Amino acid sequence: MSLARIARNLGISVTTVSRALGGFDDVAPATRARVAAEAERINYRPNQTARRLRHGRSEAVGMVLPAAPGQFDDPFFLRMLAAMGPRLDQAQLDLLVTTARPGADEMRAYRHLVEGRRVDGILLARTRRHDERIGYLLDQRMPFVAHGRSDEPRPFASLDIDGAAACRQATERLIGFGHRRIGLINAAPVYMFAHYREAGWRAALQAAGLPPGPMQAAEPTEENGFLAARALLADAAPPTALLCATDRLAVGALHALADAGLRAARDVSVIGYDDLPLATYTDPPLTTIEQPVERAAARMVEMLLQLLEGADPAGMQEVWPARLIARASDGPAPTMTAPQGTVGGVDDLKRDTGGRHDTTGTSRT
Amino acid sequence: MSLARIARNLGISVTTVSRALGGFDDVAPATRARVAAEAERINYRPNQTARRLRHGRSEAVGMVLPAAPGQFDDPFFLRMLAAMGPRLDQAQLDLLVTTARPGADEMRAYRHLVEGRRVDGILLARTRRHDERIGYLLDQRMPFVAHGRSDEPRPFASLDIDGAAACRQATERLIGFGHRRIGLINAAPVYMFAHYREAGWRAALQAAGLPPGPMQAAEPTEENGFLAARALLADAAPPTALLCATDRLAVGALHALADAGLRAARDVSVIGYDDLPLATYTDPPLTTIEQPVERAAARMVEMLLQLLEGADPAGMQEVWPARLIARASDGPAPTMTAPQGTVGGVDDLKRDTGGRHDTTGTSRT
DNA sequence: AGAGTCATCCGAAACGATTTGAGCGTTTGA
DNA sequence: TCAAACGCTCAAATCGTTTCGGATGACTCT
Repeated sequence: MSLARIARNLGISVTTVSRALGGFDDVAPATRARVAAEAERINYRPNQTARRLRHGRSEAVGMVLPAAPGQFDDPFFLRMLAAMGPRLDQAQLDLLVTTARPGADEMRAYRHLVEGRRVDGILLARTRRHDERIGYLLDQRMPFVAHGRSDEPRPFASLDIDGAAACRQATERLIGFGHRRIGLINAAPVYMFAHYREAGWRAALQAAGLPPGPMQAAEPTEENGFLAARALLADAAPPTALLCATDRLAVGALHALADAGLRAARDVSVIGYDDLPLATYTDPPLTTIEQPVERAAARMVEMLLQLLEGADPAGMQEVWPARLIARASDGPAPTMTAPQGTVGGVDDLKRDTGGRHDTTGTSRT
Repeated sequence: MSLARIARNLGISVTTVSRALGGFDDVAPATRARVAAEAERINYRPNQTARRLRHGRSEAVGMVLPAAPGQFDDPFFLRMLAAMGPRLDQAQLDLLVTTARPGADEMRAYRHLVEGRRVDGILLARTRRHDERIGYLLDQRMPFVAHGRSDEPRPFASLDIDGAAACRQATERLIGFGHRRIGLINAAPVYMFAHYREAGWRAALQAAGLPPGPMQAAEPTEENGFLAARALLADAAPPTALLCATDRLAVGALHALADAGLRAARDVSVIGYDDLPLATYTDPPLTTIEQPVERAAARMVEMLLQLLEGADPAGMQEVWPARLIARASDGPAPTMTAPQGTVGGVDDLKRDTGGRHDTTGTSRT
């Protein structure tokens, strides 16, 4: 009871109050002013629920976070949420967050959002090669924007970071350093991002005429990185370089090296992916690949807003480049004196060897 | 148009349909069955918005994530979200997530939730000593449960982990190791958790008759841990042990040690707080304090549900213990041969020196 | 003067579910 | 036999907002 309250207090109709507040031009300036004053006085806030019912829209978008081991605590999702917030706010959209374990649980969460008409659109993170969620949302004609591509033949709005190119570049860098046996520690290959990262790695190896190196795949946790690295290093002819599909895997891998008495960079090169804040603080600082997560998230919201205004998802696919950040966890292959720099992509990579702070510091001795 | 649709298809009134579906006992079994069948047939889902309008409730709870540097990417919040999900789901409550930078932005976010009647209750994370949000929510009579205590004199529902006791125990452990200069790398002291952790540290020092050691405080990032540790170590009589208010600070501190040519545990002991998955993979593995984040989050939801049913928050304050996990980043103070074990709390601490995996692994040589 | 414009305003009907109070046969109890 | 109770059903009001289609009176034009 609120528009009605203003109307009663002022002795005019709800219609007029509504139109005055709504900025319609068939309201006398004097009336509009009185309404505005009274609304201010009683601290009027339109009832969102009523407005939603009337409009048949929920004025909210949803996101389902995967609560799987190695994922639910991935800062990636929180960065996305934080980056999407302001723009959603501005568009007056609420953000509904659900967590669900991939699988049955997850589809239930999506159905809940869609069939309960709880949201007008959905932001979908971490696509999978065959992604049931995407098919479902398309079937239901629910507007959505995916972070990542998928095998779905119908077009859908998506924004992806070019992990294939990034991993190809990273692998070429390692090849340029003289490495010939380059292992991949990958995330589970059902995830599209893992698939692309693997593809980039394979492409670089193949282009250089090298056999596909050994690979291990698991949920991207430190522990799995450790185990995978240990397994790879146990080989008779172990890799001299490890490309890791995430920084968390790389951290585990670095640790496996230390455990085996090997030094990263000197004995085995390691490259990660994500550029976590932590990556500067590993030992040695991790060469890794940085993704513009925040900008991507903001853009996804923008795309979703367009869809909500009726835009056609047909043309809405974007792929953005990632950036390799050279630090100190990789370097020339052992037994070689210097990189040849002829194979690809190395010469133009600036190397950031040291200073992780701009303050000049002298170590205590 | 949906209850109406069933009613029309069956030639009965909406009232009866509603009551049949609602499980009222004044509906003939036959009618109920016909309604149920028809509802099933047309895949009926009640319109949440309409129900909300009618009930005057929003059937949703809100959480505002702090999007501050060093916080927005804190896995802590994601763990909480993931843990709260299932119970909220079960209670048919949606979770609205907003992100806001602490400050003006943040209060705007809360006002948005409260005054737009967007949520029935709020989950409040990371309380501050003087917390404007808490005063506001109390004033507005909006049910909420806080993670953490605050200086607010009026009672409110809260669940906190006993950081003071945990830090006191950790400090006592260091004292037991023979350390006499124990520095604290704290989070910003406006946060209640930082205040308590500092209090525990101070209490232990005082109880042992030691002067309050040096302290540095900043937003809890790796970088700030690095800088703080460097600053503390630059002292003429630098601390031989560093207690860190978070693991991320501890990671930075470990790095500052390495940079200064010092070895953690042997030269300077370091203890963290949080038990991030990463903590097992620092070098050396980090002695730290583990909090039951998931259980706490679940309990917070439980408390909020009680509040929503009209419970009085007066008696709803809980403080849970944390647990020290001894790994390898701390040890006897240099120049001492062995810990005396007389000062407190050390003898009963089991020491977990090594194996971070249950699989037995042989290092490659 | 009569018709047409214009500036303002308002009644009523949505949106979809819930709930109140009542209606209407039939059965039971006094 | 009359009234109360019971079993089942429904019309209508309600939640708060938006919007369609007038309505009213003042003013302008011919």
